[in-house]
Amino acid sequence: MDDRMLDTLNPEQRLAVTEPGGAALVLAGAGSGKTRVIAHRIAHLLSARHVSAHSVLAVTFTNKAAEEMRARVLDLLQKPALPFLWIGTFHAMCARLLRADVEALGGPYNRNFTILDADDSAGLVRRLLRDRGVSERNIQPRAVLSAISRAKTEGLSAEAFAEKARGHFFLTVAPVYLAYERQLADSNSMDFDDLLGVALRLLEERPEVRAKYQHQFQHILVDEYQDTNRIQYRLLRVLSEKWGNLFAVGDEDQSIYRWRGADIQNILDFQRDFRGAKVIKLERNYRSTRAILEAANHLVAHNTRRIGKNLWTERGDGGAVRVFAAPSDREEAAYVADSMLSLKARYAWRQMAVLYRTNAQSRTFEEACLNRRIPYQVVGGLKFYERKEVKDVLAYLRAGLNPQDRLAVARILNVPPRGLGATTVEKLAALAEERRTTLVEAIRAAAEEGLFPSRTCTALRGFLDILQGVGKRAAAGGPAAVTQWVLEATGYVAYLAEQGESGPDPEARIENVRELVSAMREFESREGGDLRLFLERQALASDQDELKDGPVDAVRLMTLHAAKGLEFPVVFLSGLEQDLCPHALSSQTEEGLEEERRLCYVGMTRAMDRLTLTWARQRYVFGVVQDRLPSPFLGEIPGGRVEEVHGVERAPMSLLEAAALLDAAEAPKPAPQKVLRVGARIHHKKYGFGIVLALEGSGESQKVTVSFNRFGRKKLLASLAGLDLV
DNA sequence: TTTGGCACAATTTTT
DNA sequence: TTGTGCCAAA
Ligand SMILES: Nc1ncnc2c1ncn2[C@@H]1O[C@H](COP(=O)(O)OP(=O)(O)OP(=O)(O)O)[C@@H](O)[C@H]1O
Repeated sequence: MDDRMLDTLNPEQRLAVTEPGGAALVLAGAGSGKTRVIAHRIAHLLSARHVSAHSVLAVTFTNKAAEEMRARVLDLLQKPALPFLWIGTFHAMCARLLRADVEALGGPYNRNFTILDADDSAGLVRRLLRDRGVSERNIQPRAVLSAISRAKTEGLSAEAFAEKARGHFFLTVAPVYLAYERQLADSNSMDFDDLLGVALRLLEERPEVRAKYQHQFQHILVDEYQDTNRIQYRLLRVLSEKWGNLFAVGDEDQSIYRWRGADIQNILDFQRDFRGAKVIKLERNYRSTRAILEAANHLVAHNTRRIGKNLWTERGDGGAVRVFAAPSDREEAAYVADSMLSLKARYAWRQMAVLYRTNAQSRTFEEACLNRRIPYQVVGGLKFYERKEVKDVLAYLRAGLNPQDRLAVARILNVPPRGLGATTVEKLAALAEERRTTLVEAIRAAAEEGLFPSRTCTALRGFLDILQGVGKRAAAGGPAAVTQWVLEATGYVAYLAEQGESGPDPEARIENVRELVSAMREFESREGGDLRLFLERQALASDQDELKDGPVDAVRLMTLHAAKGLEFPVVFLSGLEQDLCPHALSSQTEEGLEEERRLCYVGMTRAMDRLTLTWARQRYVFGVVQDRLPSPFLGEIPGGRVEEVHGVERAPMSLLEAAALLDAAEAPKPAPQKVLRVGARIHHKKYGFGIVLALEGSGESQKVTVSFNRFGRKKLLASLAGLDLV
């Protein structure tokens, strides 16, 4: 059984998989089977070496990769489940460890701690800046947040940071960082960086906890080691100390998260960091055709900070990498979509992917797909759990479970509105401060002591009842039932419905709340009814597609970052323009530029059979046309490996495909010009030319909002204004 | 306190 | 082009 498993590996891979122990680094290029080696090694350890699943920790980069890894191992071992095997991201692993053992630190956290998402953190920083009278104009909350995050990954506490701080920016950040930390501690909450940092502190400071995990993890395996940060490195160090069995795989050419604190030095220094570490190289690429591989290799060879490697393939040439220069971004998308339509004869939708540098680029491609009825799925981007309505509902659950969670309480205190406005909230916050207690305690005190007008006190009591109800019901029922109750008790759905006028599309928002409930049901059927666990999963979940059921046959649209670790037979790498890829904000420094080049390399090496690089001579940015230049990266790929193309990619057309084309041709064309619609150009007697921005109502009472070229925005009654369509 | 309107500013990448 | 925050009016 084990032998058969090893048969599907080449000699170098087999060496890695069966490596007896100690520290080892598999350093290898794209598509050389690193991830495969990890999966096989886990299976090998469990079967041939009789290691208990409980003793193995495998770290992946995303939750999705973790799931896939688990599935692969199960498949290799022909097992239905391996519940004790730890596979997950660093963050998930730390969250799990902290849930079990944070209290050993003796405060300030308890096991019900909340995990803050980026949105919560940003909101808090914004508020703290405002409290200090710092305008967002001068200092961007985002910059503050990333300074704090950077400090945390360097292991710099707020106090240490404040001591070291020099210069206007850092001197502004320092007190905010201090206040931020205090707030989180008081709220029994951790941000993403804290998960790692506090876990590390726990392991370093509590010998009994350290001993427990050091003893448990006889084997630690890490995928994508090139994108680990300093804290993660230290975690691995501590955890692997007893057994010394640390098995890492990575590719320095695919390090693309420096902006998030990843330190490429980790992989470059592996041998120095872990004495006696063995380095294993894999040089055969199993993924891409030769043309694709060589084009990518040539590109990344322009980087200087790399170890360098040979990478070869036995696959055929496979035709040159195509480069398409489109007149505009719309035509770029049209070209890509038409090509996919014609490639459908040979590939399933799901085998094709469109990659881009920024999320904003997805839109044009979505429209192009929509027009042609190409099923597509945007991976990442706008996350389901980040929607306002979803976050509101979750905040009730968070607050019910962790009453110290001040951010959650503050978020929902007056949502839906119950007459507790800004002044009341401020007074409550002051009261909490004065009595050195939590916000919820302050609310309770205020209600009991009648510190506010009676109407306000009644509202406060009502609010407390709901939080209590959540706490009580969470113990008995599953997340879905608790949520259902919250919705009823708060009238939240009705509130959304009323929001009709101002809020965008109330129905979609109500639908999102429903989807949340069904996601919970689904969770319950898989993992049981633990609300705490659900909230943790949700906080760490990245893409929304974890919600959706099963793989659908749809074209994938995603950023280059999101494409890491994946592979597709057909890849379109779009927007290869100067200042976009490489992005203007990263091209300033040589290091930044090299990372952009790696990003491009990652994108190219996702392709198995066909790779097309596209760029547009003109692109809409904020609705304004901009002239664009091709990316310098295009010039770094040798001419022999690329070919300029002009027409749509053709594959032999099947009857089915011809039908699809015809169908698409008949598909919804833009509405006829002569109808008053959003985007229509109009002329007004007095105001001259303008563009319709919005329409409300219909018939006689229809109102039109128009942006006039010379008079700005006006709202008019369509029936009286005498508008001419032009 | 709430609502709606309006100006304005923003886009890198994400656990 | 979208979203957000601020301000004025009810
Ligand atoms: N020995 C092998 N025989 C057949 N196919 C292989 C072998 N090794 C790897 N492959 C295939 O090559 C492809 C790439 O493997 P894998 O994703 O593990 O590579 P990787 O090194 O992790 O890639 P990347 O770093 O680019 O994400 C997969 O489709 C895998 O099945």
